[in-house]
Amino acid sequence: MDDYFLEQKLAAMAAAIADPSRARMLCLLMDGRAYTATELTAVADVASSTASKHLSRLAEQQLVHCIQQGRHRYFRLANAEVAAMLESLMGLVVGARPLVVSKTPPSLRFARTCYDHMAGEMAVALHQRLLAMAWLDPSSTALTGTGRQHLTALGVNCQPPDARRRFAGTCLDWSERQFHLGGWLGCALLQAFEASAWVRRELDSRQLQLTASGQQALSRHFGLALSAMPLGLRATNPVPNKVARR
Amino acid sequence: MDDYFLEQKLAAMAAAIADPSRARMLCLLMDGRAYTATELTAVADVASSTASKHLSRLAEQQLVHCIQQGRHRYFRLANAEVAAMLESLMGLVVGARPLVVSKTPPSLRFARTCYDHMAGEMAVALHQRLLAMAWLDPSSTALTGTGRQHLTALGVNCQPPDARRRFAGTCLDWSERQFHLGGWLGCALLQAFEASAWVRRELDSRQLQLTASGQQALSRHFGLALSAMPLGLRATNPVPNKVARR
DNA sequence: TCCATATTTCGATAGTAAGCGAAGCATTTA
DNA sequence: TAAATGCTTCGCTTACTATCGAAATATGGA
Repeated sequence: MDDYFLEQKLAAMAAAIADPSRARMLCLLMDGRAYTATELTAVADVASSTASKHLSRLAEQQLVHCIQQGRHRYFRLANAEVAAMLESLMGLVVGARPLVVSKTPPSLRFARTCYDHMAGEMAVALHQRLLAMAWLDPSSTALTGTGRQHLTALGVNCQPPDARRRFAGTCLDWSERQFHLGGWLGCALLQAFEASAWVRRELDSRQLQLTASGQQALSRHFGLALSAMPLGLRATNPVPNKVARR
Repeated sequence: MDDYFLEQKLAAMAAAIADPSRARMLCLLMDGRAYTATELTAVADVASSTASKHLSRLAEQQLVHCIQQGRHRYFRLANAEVAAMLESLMGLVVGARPLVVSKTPPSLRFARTCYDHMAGEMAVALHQRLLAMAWLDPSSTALTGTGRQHLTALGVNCQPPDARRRFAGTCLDWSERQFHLGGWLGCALLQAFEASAWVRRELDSRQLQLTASGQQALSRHFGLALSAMPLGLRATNPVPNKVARR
């Protein structure tokens, strides 16, 4: 009659996140990419049998989806809503002590991925410029004519293949406490930035590297003067998706 | 060096929600009101000693705040971000099976509180009318001149006392999967609706009753033809804040 | 001052679940 | 077909924590 069962399920969902090993897996998956069970086993730093149990529990709660490819099983976050929920949880964790200077590593604060789009200082600044230059509608839900024209010229795909996903929209940035661009357009923007080698994804984290050409492009096309983070702190690893044990 | 501690804290935060008793307490608190430890003990249906421990754990994670008043200790959600996070968690729980007809009780789906503003079918419809009549800016972040004028006439306080809180904004409705009005304006709207006796808050739940005069007002002022939910299913309880044991 | 009520602290118990290693099944490579 | 790799299932141990009742502490009213 009342929402008794809802409460039970709320607890079950939270419990699925509440284990340190699973939380570590989820944090890795926040970058929107798919990882094999072995890779997730490595970040969690547990036996493969234990990791397997954890993964089935996450899948059971529909927090992750699994696709089998040969003898590998690839796991990824189930959808953007899960990522958004995790971000908002993270926001509370970080926001718990607003007096103290953020413990977030500067490199992550500067630029990182949030599921499939960009987040951090750079993404927030970019969003503000898009609004200021009137490339983006004030509601952040649609492009203006000029915006569409300019972004297309920069290699951003402004034609979503299907209408299932929201075209654009804001997403609250937990490190900056301001909005950055999400939705389909946010995803297309990250893809274009990567394709032009303006940013490079770090392999084992959500960190994004702003390249030298990226720095130039931001200045020329968006009037943004941001200095790239010091490179080479973490060597670019040629081994595909190798995840370091802690 | 990396966000190891963040992950630990994410797990700790989730663990605070993950217990069925605490989840029940949090669901009750979602209506934005403050409840005494005894009342929360009743919904959780545990010994007072157990409830006390639960409450200190919630407070420790800054999910709730406590104010002491005489021999009573009143607990409420720490802030709107906590409420938003819980809503997004709920959304996942409900959204997990989009094929099946929602298990949410019809009365809750029709009208309820979401922290301090209205949610449900009615709130979604109201939000759409506010946009259609151009009382609200398309971005849902500001009132238009006409909107301010009309709403003020209806007793809505359109002058926020301080600028700390976002003036207006959308909030995703988990039962309707559409947006309703949140922010300071959403709060003021609910207050005005209550003051005019257009809606009445149910004591023991997040449920909102649309009154007969409320139904008329919606039709006259907003052009909305919504029928009120059958009254009297749950007798209006004269005992202040009495919470039923399950 | 004394008693009733509200809430927390303490000590003990029991259920849950995270952990490991060994064994099993499935798929790819040799 | 045999060997190697990826992953899961099973059985067992251990650690944590939700729970209760009893006792302690604090507050308000008589």
